[in-house]
Amino acid sequence: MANSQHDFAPLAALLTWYDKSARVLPWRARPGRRSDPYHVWLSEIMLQQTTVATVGPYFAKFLKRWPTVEALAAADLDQVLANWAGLGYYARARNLHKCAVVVAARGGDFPRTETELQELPGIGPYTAAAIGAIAFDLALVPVDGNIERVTARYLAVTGAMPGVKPELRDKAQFFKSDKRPGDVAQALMDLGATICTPRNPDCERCPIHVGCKAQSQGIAADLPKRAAKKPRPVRYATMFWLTRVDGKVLLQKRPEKGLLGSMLGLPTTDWTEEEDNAPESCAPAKSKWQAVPETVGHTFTHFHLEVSVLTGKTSRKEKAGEIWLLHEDFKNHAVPTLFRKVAKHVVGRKG
DNA sequence: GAGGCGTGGGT
DNA sequence: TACCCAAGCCT
Repeated sequence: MANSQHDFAPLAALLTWYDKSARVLPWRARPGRRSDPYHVWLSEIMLQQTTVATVGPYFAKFLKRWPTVEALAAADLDQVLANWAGLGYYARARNLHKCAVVVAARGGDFPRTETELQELPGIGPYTAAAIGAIAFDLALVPVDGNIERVTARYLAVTGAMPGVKPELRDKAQFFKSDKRPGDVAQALMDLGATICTPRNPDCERCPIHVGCKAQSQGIAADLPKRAAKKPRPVRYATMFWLTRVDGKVLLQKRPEKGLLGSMLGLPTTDWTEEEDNAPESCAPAKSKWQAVPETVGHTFTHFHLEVSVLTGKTSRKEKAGEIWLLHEDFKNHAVPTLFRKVAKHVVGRKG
């Protein structure tokens, strides 16, 4: 459905609004200009399920350290993971590095078609369309959560998420534009982030509220409908804070894939639905283990974890594959937030 | 195709 | 406080 074949007014209104009100973001070119594809790609990967405010410092740090995709490709994966630590969804960082290697091998140029972009690691339907539209001005509509919401409201699509996603992906083609497709995409995202928000949409300030079916029906705030949320199960773990005389703490490299994959972690029992009453059988060393008062809570996407901690000392020699770090040095390594939180709990308690 | 996969900010 | 949920991808 080309925009020339239907109502063009909302696209024109959107672009006029964007020219005046576009958010200034570190990875974004001014309206009417294209951004560096490397910047677009890096930001889009970081922005997957992650807020603009959170991404800002990470984007700056990565760009300073690795100014080009070739530089990123040449980096050690562990360095990439260390700099990604805290951002979450660590498969993104592993795929980021993989993708950089592929792109560097083809001369540092990102492919310029939607299909080829989507073949790269970590790039799915949304990100391929986003890079295509924003970096290369391809007439594509990257359908993210913002554009799903704007589409559901503008066209009054009343089905419930996530089942309605395919319909929204189709109907979002309403916003396909041969003219400035990248700016149209970014305008829709700004609109979704600042005006057409999930709760309390500010329809009076919306540049396309004329023509918005949900607004005219008074149901904008109720769309898109969401299925009832599932309860989040609780799991329990005991972690071991083992220190040497030099003050360094034992960390272990986690399995390559899965939860917190390829990152560093404290030695831990399995994370189970019942509290473990004999955790010391999982301890990384013999020691006079002492329980730290209070547990540490940490919520993941699909469960909540309550962590008990045992502290112990050892004088044993370093084993192969072990990583011993001072707590102050955690920030320079690939230590996820969960373990930093546990560490702070232990150290803060000692004073 | 449904579920695994993090975290911090907003309300 | 306790939710909600954010520029999704992969299996």
